[in-house]
Amino acid sequence: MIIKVVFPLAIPELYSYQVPAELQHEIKVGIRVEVSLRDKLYSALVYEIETEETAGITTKYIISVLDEIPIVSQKDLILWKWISDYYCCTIGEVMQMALPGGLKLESETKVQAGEVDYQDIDLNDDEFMVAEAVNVRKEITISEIKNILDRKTIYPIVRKLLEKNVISITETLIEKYSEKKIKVVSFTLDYKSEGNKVKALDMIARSEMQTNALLSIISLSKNTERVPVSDVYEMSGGNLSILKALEKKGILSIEEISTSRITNYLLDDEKLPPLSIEQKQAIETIEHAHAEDKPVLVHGVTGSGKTRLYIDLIQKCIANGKQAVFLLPEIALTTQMVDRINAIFGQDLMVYHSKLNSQERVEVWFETAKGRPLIMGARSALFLPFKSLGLIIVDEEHDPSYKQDNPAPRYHARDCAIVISKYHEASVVLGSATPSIESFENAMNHKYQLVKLLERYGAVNMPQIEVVDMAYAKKTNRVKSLFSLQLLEAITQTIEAQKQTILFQNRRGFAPIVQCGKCGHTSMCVNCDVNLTLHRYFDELRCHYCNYRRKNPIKCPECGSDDLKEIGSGTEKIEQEIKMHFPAARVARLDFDTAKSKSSFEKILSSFAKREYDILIGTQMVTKGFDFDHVTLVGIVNADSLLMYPDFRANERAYQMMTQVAGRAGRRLEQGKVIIQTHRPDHPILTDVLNQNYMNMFQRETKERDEFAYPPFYRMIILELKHKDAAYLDKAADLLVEKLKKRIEKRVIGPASPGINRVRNLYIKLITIKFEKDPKVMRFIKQLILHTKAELINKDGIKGLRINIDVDPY
DNA sequence: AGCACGCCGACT
DNA sequence: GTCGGCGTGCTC
Repeated sequence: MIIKVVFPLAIPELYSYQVPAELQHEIKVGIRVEVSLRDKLYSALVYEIETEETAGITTKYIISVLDEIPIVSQKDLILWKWISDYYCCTIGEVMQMALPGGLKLESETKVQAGEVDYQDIDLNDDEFMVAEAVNVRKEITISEIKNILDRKTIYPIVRKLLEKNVISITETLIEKYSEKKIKVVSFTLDYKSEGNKVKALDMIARSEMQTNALLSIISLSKNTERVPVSDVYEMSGGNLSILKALEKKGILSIEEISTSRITNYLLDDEKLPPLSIEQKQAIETIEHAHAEDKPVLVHGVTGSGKTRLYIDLIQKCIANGKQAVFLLPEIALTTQMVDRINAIFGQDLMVYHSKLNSQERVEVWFETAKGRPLIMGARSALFLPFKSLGLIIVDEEHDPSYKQDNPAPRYHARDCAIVISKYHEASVVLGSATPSIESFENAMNHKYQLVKLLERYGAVNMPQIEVVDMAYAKKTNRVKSLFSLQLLEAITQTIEAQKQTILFQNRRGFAPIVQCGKCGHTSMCVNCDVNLTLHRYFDELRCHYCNYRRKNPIKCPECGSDDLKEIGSGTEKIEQEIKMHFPAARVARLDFDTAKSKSSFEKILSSFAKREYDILIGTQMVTKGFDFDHVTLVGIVNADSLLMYPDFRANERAYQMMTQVAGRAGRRLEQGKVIIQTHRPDHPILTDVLNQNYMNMFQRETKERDEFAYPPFYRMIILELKHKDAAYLDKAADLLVEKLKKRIEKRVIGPASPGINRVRNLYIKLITIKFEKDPKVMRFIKQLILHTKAELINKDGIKGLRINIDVDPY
């Protein structure tokens, strides 16, 4: 028996192994097997079972079988294959993305003493150091040897010691996942009755500590028989020795049990508001569409109660005995939305996002396979092993974070959701206040069912939006540094009314450029083609692409002048200026630098929600679906930076971002105000935002994209080429374009240098391929790309070139 | 990914 | 001269 397996490594192909006769009956597709590859051991996933050997390859035998039951179903493997074909990546890369780290095992090399005593033989200094360390410690790892020798290459030394029989090495595959155990106490049989519990209390009356502990246990054991000892400690302040004393007296028994790492919150009694008439109609339309296997796009303005719809649909899905998955952009997963869903679904819900550790992920994986009804998660939650999936919700479907860009697979979760729904015969609901052009076009041409929610919940008025022409304001002397008087006055009024303000600035740090006033020198990153951003808070210049950082120089490194000018402004500068204008106001800043950890992020948001701050200054982070009841003013400090991206999606993005931020203003009873500062007040996107006219934006954008052959009317694949040598890269890129053009002439555009043409010391060139929406053409072009890529490397001798294929770039 | 092999600059 | 760093190729 020959099996083809997928490795948890970045290797391109499936590899074949033989299965010894005694293991053959245990082999199934989707289980993991232990195999050796180049003297290391790995857990590889069985992908295919074959009977015939592949010619020209001597296969090894597998070592053992790791699972009884498949951890990935046949159906999911077909999906993996689809992803790998569609997004031009390997099955291994799909597995790397889909499978939690805890299920991907790799052996560690352990070094022990060999048969020859290291003191009896001639060894050089390095060899002696290693041999002695092994002798003292009995067993050491390769990385420990690297530390001992403080060197990178140690294998030659290890090999010599092995040859001399001074050491021996073993490879063992260690299971990364283990069940979490906790100690629990329960009453012994004799003391289960209330009466005997009282007797027990009498018996130990002399010991205050024991009495306290026992009273706690009595109270805690009302709901469960087994009480975690940690709960007892917390309640009574006791410790294990006290419980041991009670165990000795025969009152309690202490045992270890396995427990789940999945945190669950209790249901909240908060009543779910009834569906409005508009919502009821929406549900009807959705169910009708789902009966016809049609995905639904819910276009609901902020505050229209999309979530209320989702809840209803999830409840019905669960009642049908099916699972639901609810996708959100990563950043929205840490907050209100999760709490709200949790309050309703309690134990039925699990959350899956990047902050979980690998053990927790493994548990969510297996719980999903067991059929837990609801999973909320970021894009990768889509690849959990659903037992029976009935509903996929993609909230904020326009959000660019649904598209993974690095590493491969560069998949779009919204698009994959549609495909996955077909495999599972599940329904799909996409929701957004500002749908992507793609999805809305699909709704217009009836591939999706469109559902509109136009009423703001509780009849709240839409915010009033004002656009401030900064050029004109400057002329009329109505600008103070970065702010128009209009904005400053609005902030004053908001503070006076004891309401809150959000200021949006899509750039972090203090200033994006520091320039010498004398010689014009600017500080560039040493690894990338970008200016270093000044971060006053850290007193550093930082690169936002490679994380390079350097102390903020006092003098120009070029000419020594101390006339250094800070050009442009980021969130830090806004913060500083606002503090100057409003010294009494309480100001918080929310950006990548202040919200690095999940806890600091949540802390800032919850403090702001509790009105511990008057003004919140932030980057895009403040746009993602948080509801604050007391925010009545939103200021977009510089809309120009949003309007000038050189990307065909720039207008769409700008519209989405501004509308999303604007939506933060005025929840519940208050009418909100939004002030947008710009030098381009006539920009059509601003007019659309001002009039809250999505349709107008959509029609103008689609017209333009149709005319210039962009998605959603044409398809796009971008090839990103990287090389450390700029001239070599140019040559390789030209060659690749030439080869592609021979077959698909006019569809190839480029090579072009991106705005930032070097990142992490690699130069970058882009080749864009645009082509008609035809599956046959797409298949042909993908094959051509893969074939040409291989040719470039194998036949034309192009070395060190990295080519990333990005299908449907976003 | 990780390791072997092979080619080049810094020290004995 | 050699050691150690790094680029390149291969792994059933």
